[in-house]
Amino acid sequence: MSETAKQAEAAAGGPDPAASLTERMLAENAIGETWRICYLANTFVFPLYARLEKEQDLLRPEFVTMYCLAHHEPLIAQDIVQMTALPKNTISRGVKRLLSRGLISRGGHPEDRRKAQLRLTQEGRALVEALMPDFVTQREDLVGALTPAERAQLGRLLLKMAQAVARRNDSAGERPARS
Amino acid sequence: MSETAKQAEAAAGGPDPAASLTERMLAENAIGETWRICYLANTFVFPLYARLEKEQDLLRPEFVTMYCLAHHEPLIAQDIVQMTALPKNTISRGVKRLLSRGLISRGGHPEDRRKAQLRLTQEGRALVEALMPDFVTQREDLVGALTPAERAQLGRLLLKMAQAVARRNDSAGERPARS
DNA sequence: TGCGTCAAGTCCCATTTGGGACTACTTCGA
DNA sequence: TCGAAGTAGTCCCAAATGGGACTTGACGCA
Repeated sequence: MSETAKQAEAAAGGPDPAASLTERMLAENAIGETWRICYLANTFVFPLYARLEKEQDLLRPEFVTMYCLAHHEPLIAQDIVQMTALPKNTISRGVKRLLSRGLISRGGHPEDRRKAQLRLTQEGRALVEALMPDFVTQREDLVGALTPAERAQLGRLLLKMAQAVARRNDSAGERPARS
Repeated sequence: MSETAKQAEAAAGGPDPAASLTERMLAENAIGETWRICYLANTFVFPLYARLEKEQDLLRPEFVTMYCLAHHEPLIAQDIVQMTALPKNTISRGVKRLLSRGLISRGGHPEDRRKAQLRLTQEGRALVEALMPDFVTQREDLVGALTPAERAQLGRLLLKMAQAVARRNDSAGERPARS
């Protein structure tokens, strides 16, 4: 077991014989953070996307593209690739479908004709905004077990970690992966 | 922007105009933890599995199955489904392939003939152990940006969150999702 | 100006993936 | 003791996914 897991366990009052296998797996683990992050992604994020797909016919690459555009406009596809760490063909496909549905628009780039500037349309923006409350609710559900101070702390630590990774990836040679 | 993001940003010294789009996206976000968790999963976990697949011809469901078994034996497939939050047909497929490669063994269950008890074989155990150093290195890379105290704190918070989710899922009606 | 290298984006294809139907078995209740 | 409902696990199939090749355009350099 890792040091971190030991500490976490100690903080929780030692191993709990009544804990389910799932909980014990989460606790006793040499790759603790990694396993927990995956578990949270699997239990939280994927079902959310599954619902989005069923109810809005919006796939993950499509949603994240719109979501990125809701934060910054215009963007080129490559920006979204970096922001999401999804493969570029996946983003390309998503962009194409969003265009065909009229949720985003594509325009030329003034300085580089390879690039295409993407923007949300009115409909696109309206859709993102309509979807947000749901996501925010999910997020609150996710951090529901934590006190406000803990939430702030967790957010800070995740941000620090993610930004360290981002700095490395954005500068060094990219190698985006799936999902 | 969420409260947490605001706090995180404040802690980091306010918005950084020189930050890349990726970093700003990570920071300014109404669903902060969710986005960061996904980003970390995409940048960290998936490339790791991609390598595993290329170098060991071991897919994710297969690895997690072995990894679970390395922590607790015997397990039935359903245990692994709960521990990983992966769909049961995905685990079933993984189990089948691991059996065919002789990395795990399957035996009957003394009390319920629907269940099959899974165990690592010698080869399976050797493989997991050979793989671990790599995973541990990756994990250290992941938390490399944090101080030891922060790592402990992060581990604790992730564990608390994940176990809260696990408690809910293990007891309530399951609905496992992908990956 | 012409050439080699590199980046943006698209397309094709093989593969993994998960939903859902199905079988086999157990358990609960009448 | 019988039937209904539920669970473990498997199978089939359609769909999403990502690797890699490719096209088009930019850029450095001779």
